[in-house]
Amino acid sequence: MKNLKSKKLYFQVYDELRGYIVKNNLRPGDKLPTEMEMAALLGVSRNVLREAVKTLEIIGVVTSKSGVGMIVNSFNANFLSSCIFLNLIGDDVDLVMQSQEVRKVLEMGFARQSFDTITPEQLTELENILQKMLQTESVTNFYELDAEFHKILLRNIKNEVLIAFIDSAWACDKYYRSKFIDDDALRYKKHRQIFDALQMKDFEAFEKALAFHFSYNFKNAKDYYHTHSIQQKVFSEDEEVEVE
Amino acid sequence: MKNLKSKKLYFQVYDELRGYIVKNNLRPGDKLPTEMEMAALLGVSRNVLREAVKTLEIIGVVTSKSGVGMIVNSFNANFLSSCIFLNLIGDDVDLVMQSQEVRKVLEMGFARQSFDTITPEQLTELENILQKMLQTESVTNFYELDAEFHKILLRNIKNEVLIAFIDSAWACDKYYRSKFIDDDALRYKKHRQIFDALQMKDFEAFEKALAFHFSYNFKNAKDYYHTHSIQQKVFSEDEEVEVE
DNA sequence: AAATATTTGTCCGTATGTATC
DNA sequence: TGATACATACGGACAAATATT
Repeated sequence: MKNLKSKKLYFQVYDELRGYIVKNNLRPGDKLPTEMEMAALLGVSRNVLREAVKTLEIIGVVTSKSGVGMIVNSFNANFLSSCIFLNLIGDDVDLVMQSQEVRKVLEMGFARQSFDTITPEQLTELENILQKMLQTESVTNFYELDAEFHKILLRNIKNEVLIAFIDSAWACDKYYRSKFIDDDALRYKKHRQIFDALQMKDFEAFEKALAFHFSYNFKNAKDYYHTHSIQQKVFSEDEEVEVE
Repeated sequence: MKNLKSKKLYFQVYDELRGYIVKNNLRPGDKLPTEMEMAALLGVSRNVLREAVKTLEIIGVVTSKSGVGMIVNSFNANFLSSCIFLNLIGDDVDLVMQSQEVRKVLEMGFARQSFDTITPEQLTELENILQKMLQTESVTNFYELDAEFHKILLRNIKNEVLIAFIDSAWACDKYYRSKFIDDDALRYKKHRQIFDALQMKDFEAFEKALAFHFSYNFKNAKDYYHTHSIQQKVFSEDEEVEVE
């Protein structure tokens, strides 16, 4: 007979806390019991409890304040993107292609709503981004502009889940795709086409431009990825803590 | 002047660890330094280090083993779904509708691939599920069958990101939608239509059936949700630890 | 096989900073 | 200005699991 218990304490506590939040239908702003109370209730040390509760905080479910307690947050998609990005570790370029595929389906599936909800002000924003795309020569800069462009397209749809998913897909791009896909001239052209279609209020052209935008060339991407992977065993030093 | 430092230690450490994994291009199976080493390197106590490292373990990035150390995992979509589910807390039924919308776009966007990759064996599986749908009277059972049905449709597409996203959307359904949407007879009919279209190898009918399947009636859902929310401040007792 | 070293798992105690009343 | 409640952070100690010799 297998030992069903074996599970580590902090895992159990994490599940308990999740269950507590769900079963009590806690809403944003509600408070969790104090660390001491929870530790006592669950019969574990404060250390173990903290390992579970700090996970909840880091993934964005709650926020803790010294002298106050733990407060449940409202929906926050930020973590999701960093989460999927980390989970992509080591599974090379296949997942980037997959996430691209998903992004394509999502953006095209919401094309109608995107097209219908765009405002004149946002068209101006898009045009500004196109201008900057022509000027910049930095790859990472181009990436930021690219992401901004697409987020504007989806902004008015008011679907936070969609935004969260798209962000996840972008997180992949940021670290992988930008290295080996498309030259800047082509990328600019693709976004220009999308903008033109929007400005002319031509939905079919908009759909077509979107489809073209997502037609990447993944040839040799895998080779590129493997030959350019690096090894450097250090903890980051570029992110010094600012004290004053 | 604002104090830029203020960020809590365990957040900083978490970021450092993330950075370490990414910058060193760690792959599945690779080991992290020991807790003591990492704590020393980062100049923090072992407790704080563990709060960060246990987060990585709970979200599925690494696995720890007593007497061995921390090992980097391969891609694992499991956490993503539980993560987004928890993040949905308290933002009532709007997000359920949004996630439904996203699921609809995804499943319909991949309808062609789904249709093309389905095998005769899977058709048999689908038929078995339909049979069970007729027999069961439990709501949660129906939910499981429903989820299984759709996962079979997407199984051969081989897109882990898609699966992860769909799972996230399902996680919402599990706790919310099943409470107030559709009667079982209608749900059965919808899935029957999808199955029939697949069996007749009629793609247009398949698309149409999928679209119909996703046409929910959200009227009064919000009212229902609010009147049925419960309050019961207890830690779960239904999940006793099995020891032997 | 057996003893030992290594590494994680769990707990305790204590001091400090911060928000609230 | 306290006084109190709470989270933050550190260090030490021992148990349990695993690897090594």
